[in-house]
Parts: sequence; C-alpha cells; structure tokens
Amino acid sequence: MLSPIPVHDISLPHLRHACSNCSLRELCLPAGLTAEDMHAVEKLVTQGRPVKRGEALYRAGEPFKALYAVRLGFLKTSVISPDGREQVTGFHMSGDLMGMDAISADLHACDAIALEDSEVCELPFTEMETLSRQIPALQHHFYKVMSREIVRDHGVMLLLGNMKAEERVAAFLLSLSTRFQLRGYSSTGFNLRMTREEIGSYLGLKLETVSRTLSKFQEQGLIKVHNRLIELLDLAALRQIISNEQGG
Amino acid sequence: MLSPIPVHDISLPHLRHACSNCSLRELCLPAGLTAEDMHAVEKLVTQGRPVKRGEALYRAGEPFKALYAVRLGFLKTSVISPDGREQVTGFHMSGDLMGMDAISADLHACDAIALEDSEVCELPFTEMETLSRQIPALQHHFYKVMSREIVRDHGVMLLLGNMKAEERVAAFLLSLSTRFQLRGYSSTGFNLRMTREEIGSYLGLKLETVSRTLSKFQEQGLIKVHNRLIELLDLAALRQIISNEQGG
DNA sequence: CGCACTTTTGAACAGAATCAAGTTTTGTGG
DNA sequence: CCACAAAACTTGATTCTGTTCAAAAGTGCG
Repeated sequence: MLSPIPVHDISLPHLRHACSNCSLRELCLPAGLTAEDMHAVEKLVTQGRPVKRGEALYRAGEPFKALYAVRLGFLKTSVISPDGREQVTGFHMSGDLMGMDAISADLHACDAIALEDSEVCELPFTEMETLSRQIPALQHHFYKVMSREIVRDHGVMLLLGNMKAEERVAAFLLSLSTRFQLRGYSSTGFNLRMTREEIGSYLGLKLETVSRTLSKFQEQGLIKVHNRLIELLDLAALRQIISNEQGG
Repeated sequence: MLSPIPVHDISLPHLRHACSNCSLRELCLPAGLTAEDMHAVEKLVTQGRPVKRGEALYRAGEPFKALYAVRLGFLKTSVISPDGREQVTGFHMSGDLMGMDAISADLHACDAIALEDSEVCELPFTEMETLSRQIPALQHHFYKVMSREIVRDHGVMLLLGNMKAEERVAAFLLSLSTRFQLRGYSSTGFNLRMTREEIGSYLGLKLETVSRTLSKFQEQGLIKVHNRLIELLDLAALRQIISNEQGG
C-alpha cells in the first residue's frame, strides 16, 4: 500500500503537525487532548491512504470498519435511491471526518468518491470507541462531531426546502468560501472540484440551472467564473441574496 | 413539577416496561443492557416531564443539558433561518430520542414543539456520557442512534432534492405508516398530528400543494382523508409512486 | 355557540425543468 | 506536442410543476 507518509513518520510531532495544519483538524484540535492522549490516538491511526480521483473511498453497503479523516484532497458523498436517483449529501475537504453514517447499521450508507487525488487517515472505529472510554475528551468530541453533522444536515434541509435557485447557489459559494478560509486558503478565489451536475445534485437543482445562475451572478458583477475557477467579488451582495432577496 | 409518573415508580421493572412499550425504545431496547446496567441508567432518568400541546420542550439557543426520550405524544422540531424561514426537520413520537443536535455547540439548535400533549424522559447528557464510559453497550448505542439520525437526514435530503410533490407526500405517508406500525399501532389508519403547513414545511412544499396532493390521492382511491384522519387504501400504489412514478 | 384557525379549491403566474444545439475543456493516445 | 473523442458547460426556447393570490367552506377550541 503506497503512501506519501510512511508509518514511522506518524510520531507525536508529526500527528500534531497533521492536526493543526490539515488532517485531523476536526478530530483532534478541538478535543483538547493531552500529549499522552494524543499518543494513544496516534497509535490507532493508520498511515495515510491515498484515494485517486474518481475512486471510491467506500461504497454504500460495504461493511463498516473505520471512520476516515481527510488529510488532503476533496471528496463527495452521495446516496442513491433504489430507483437510481443520486443525491450528493456533502463535499469533504481536509480535516473533515467521514463515514459516521455507517455506525448505525454497521454498513456504509453512502458512496464516498474522490473528486481529486486525496489522502485519508483511517480510524478503526471499534478501537477508537474503546479508547474514547479512557479519554473522556475524545468520547465527547466524537459526540460533538456527529452532532455537528446533524446540525449541518438540518441546514441543508432548510436550503432544499425553502430556498430559490439563486439563494441556494449563493449559499453554496459562501459556504465553500468559509470552509476554505478556515483552512487557510483564500476565501474569495478558489477552484470548484466538482461538476455543475454535482453542485446541482447537492443543491436540488439541474445542472443547467446551476450554470445559468453562475452566469447571472457574473453578469451582475458578484462573481467571476472561468470554468471551475471562482472569484467572489461581492461577498456582501451574495449574503444579501440569501437574506431573502431584499435589496441588491 | 407535576408528572403522571412519580419518581419512586421509576424502578427497574417500570423502566423496562417503559422501554419495551413506548418510551425508551430507541435508547434502551437495542442496547442489550444487563439488569445491572439498566439500573444504573434508570437512576439518571428523571421522572416523566409533561409538555402540553403547543408548548416548547426546548428552543433554539437554550443551553443544552439533557437529551429527551419521548414517552408518549407527538412533537415537531424545526430550524428557523435568520430571515425567518421555518423548516420542520422532523416529527417525533414515542421512543424517539431528541436533542442530539445540541451536543455540537452546547446550545439547542432547533425548536421542539409538542403537537399534542406529550411526555418525555430527561436524560442528563453529562451523566449519560460518564455512565456510557462504564457501559460500552450504552456508549455504542448512543453513537448508533446519532448515526441513524444522520442517515435519516440524508434520506430527507434525497426527498427534498429529487422528488416531485406527489412522491414526497407518498413517501411521507408511508414513513408515518411504518413508524406507527413499529409502535404497535395501525399502519393503515392514523391521525396526522400536524397541520398541512407543517407537513409542507417538512416536505419543502406549500400547504396548498399538500392539500391538493392528498385530495388527488383520494380521488385515485389510494387513501381516504377526513381532516387529519388518514386511511391508506393502497400501499402498493403509494410505493409505486415513489419508485419513479412508473406504472400505477 | 362563535370566532379563529385550518383546509379546500380555483385561476393566474413564476420559476425551474426539460429539450435541444452548439461550444469549450479535458484527457488520451499517437 | 498535437489530434481526437468524450465529457462538461453554456445558452436558448418551450413546457410543466408548484407557487401565489383569492375566496369560500369546514372544524374545533374556548
């Protein structure tokens, strides 16, 4: 199994580095773990596992063994209904924890596909569970991360249930902007890693509507679009659009 | 604090009874707890707390102290966007566990309103967390219940993102049917506890559309509607509608 | 028993989907 | 490095689903 980061490199300083910079952000940083706790956690974390663009990290129906912390790259998750409709349920970037929906039935409930060459850390769940009994902060943190996922999903439900096409696209761009910023990247210029169709699936719109809406925003001078390169020119106006289309 | 069930009644046999019949179904039943474990859990569970129709069990922004297991009754949860749009995120009946979205920020993230006179058990979260470190099955079960909530939310996202009005309403009726059946009630005849507007909010539709769709189903002989009394006459046809509208 | 809330139904309208071309980009192999 | 095929994107015209606006009828709670 090839990996850009050999096992022996996953020492405490290394993991710390990984945590604070890209990888285990969601898992480790806010947990407030001591050096000793960290050491225990790191022993469970496998070496980085690469996932090439287009490949699946896991697929719905596969047995659940581990959660995954995105170390770098970009992935989507999606559920597919029995009659073949796909709903993208999320986009995931460095520091995000994936696979929590699989705990419920011990089977993965969605597909996770890399949208660009990515790398994840595997967190064997049973072992993490055992460890979290010894480290209250870790246990609490897992509850928190799962809770945050629920809150996020409720936000998407609000978007899907209440918002118009323009509001959805604006909310999507602003959400990406915030997430990139949190990771130290530009909040106003970034590269969409997904197709218009995948954006549309996430937002409950057809790809043509996504395309048209982006074009319209560009005409209005709110953004600049060159393929998947996006530049946000007027964050305030985008926020205004979400706040019920007043003004602008 | 008035309660139909005094504290001293919450003895082991009582809690067992509550679990298997109505209340802590989601919390206790699948956890496979021993009698001893059960006893420990029951010491944490407060007496039943009544919530009258129209009252809030909790409101967004309130500090988070406990999860709630619905003992009996019917509640809705909803998030409200800054500009005032309401999205009903779920309907909750006996045995359901509520409040998990509050763990994330130690604040409730949604409103929980009783749609009929209800009663809940309060589960102080910090204490439950501590206890779950001593009872692995309990810890695992909490993870499972939260995971199930995530899976459920993804299902709603699929519905909101991909389905037409008729499909949504059919899916909603069938979902209620299943849930009532699991609790030992009729799966074909039940009382909607919520308004058309609340159904619409949950399904991403306007109340008029919900009403029209129910009327149409009635004309087609799939259901019988008398106000909030619903009778499902052709489950197969309703399922067919969800399976992409073929046949019928 | 009456008033407010809920529900139904109709008619006109709007927003997004669908259908359809044409263009651009990307990835691959020669 | 270029040529080519496949995939992705844009834009327009049309259609259709669901919303909006409106009014009337029904229900139930105090």
